[in-house]
Amino acid sequence: MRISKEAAAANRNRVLDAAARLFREKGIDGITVADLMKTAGMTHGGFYNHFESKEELAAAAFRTAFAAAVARVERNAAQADSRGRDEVFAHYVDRYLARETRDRPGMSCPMATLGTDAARHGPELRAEFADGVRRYIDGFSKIVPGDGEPRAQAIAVLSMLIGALTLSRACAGADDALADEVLAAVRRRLLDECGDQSLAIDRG
Amino acid sequence: MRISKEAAAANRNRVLDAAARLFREKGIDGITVADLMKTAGMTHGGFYNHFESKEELAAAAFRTAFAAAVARVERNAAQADSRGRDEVFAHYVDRYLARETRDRPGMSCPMATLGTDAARHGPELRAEFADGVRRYIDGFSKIVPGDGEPRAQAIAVLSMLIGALTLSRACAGADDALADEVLAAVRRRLLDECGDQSLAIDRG
DNA sequence: TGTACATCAGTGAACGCGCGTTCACTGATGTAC
DNA sequence: TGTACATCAGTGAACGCGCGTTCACTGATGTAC
Repeated sequence: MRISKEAAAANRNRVLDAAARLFREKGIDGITVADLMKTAGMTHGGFYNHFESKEELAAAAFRTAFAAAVARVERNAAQADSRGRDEVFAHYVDRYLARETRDRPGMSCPMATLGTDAARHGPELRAEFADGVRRYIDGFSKIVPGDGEPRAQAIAVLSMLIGALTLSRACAGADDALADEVLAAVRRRLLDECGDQSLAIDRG
Repeated sequence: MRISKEAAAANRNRVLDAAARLFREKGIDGITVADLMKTAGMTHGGFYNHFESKEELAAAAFRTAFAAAVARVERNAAQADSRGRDEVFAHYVDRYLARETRDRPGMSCPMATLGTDAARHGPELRAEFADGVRRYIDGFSKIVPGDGEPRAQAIAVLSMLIGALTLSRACAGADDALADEVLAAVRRRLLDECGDQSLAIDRG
């Protein structure tokens, strides 16, 4: 039966949100259109009223996932002046490398969860990904500490965060001590960098 | 028809090598058993003479891929004393972050290509992965520069390398300037760290 | 404002394809004598 | 060393299942008058 335009738009958003989460958790090839629609509370047939194909949905879901990540980094960047750059950075890193973040990939950094998928799939996905990375780096450059070039520093620190999360996730469950050690080592290294020792000690 | 034991063993190795390469390129879900066997020069039916399932092959292929990576880092570690730690490290980073490496994922670091796959698949894969990471870090600790704790330093630098390769690959083709910038920024940052400037200038 | 009808979001069965896996078969290899 | 036969790696057709996608249908919504 036909439903109101607002209800249809809300349904579309629920599909997008489910996709942004499930793709990060299980990968694009790891989740089916039917499961996706079920998670969004619908049956699979209606999918094609909203998206041309699964690939097109993936591009839209990438945008959704990046929008949240970029918004968060920009929110932090906006506080850098008032709260102090180092403290904002320390809290950001602390959250990024928390075990809770590692164990909830569906809600976490799209660069750490979808990077490999982007590299392996079509150019539309990579374009969406590159766009998100560009915006993320712009925001992150305003948080990152150090006296060198902020943009290069942002790229270096971001790479380290992404790599640490990837490594820790891949080892978790098989060698939890190693998985935690990766998070702790990178966390301490980055917090040392901005001169904040307290956070590095009470948790590391 | 039956073939000699040596020929059968050679066939098995060709399947393993093909898997170690193709899984890194396209992911475990991105390549079919039939394509894999074709690449190894056989038909798909014989696959189950060598492996119990695709998943079991994946674990074996992880081991193959890691064996090569660990051997390489250990070879470099063995040269650290004679050639000098900094120079060995500089060359290692230079090669790891080369565009040629980025564009040939099938031959490159299994941690950067298979990390997400390991996190999403079964515990056997993660165990194999964690085992490789452990050995890799042991070797890498003997190369990495810095006056702090070598193991923590190795983990931090390795995370940075993995993250940079992942980011650059995901952006390549969509925003090549950004993809190259990521490699260059991390490369320079790491080479500065070990005091070697020459390499950072002629290429960065 | 009320009425008649076209529209279209959602449903669920169905389609066609490709996947991982199985199996009957082949014939050279390995072995028992 | 030679012979007879069991073994088993590789072949390619076939199986069954699950996937992305299509489609006829439903009935509330939106719109023309």
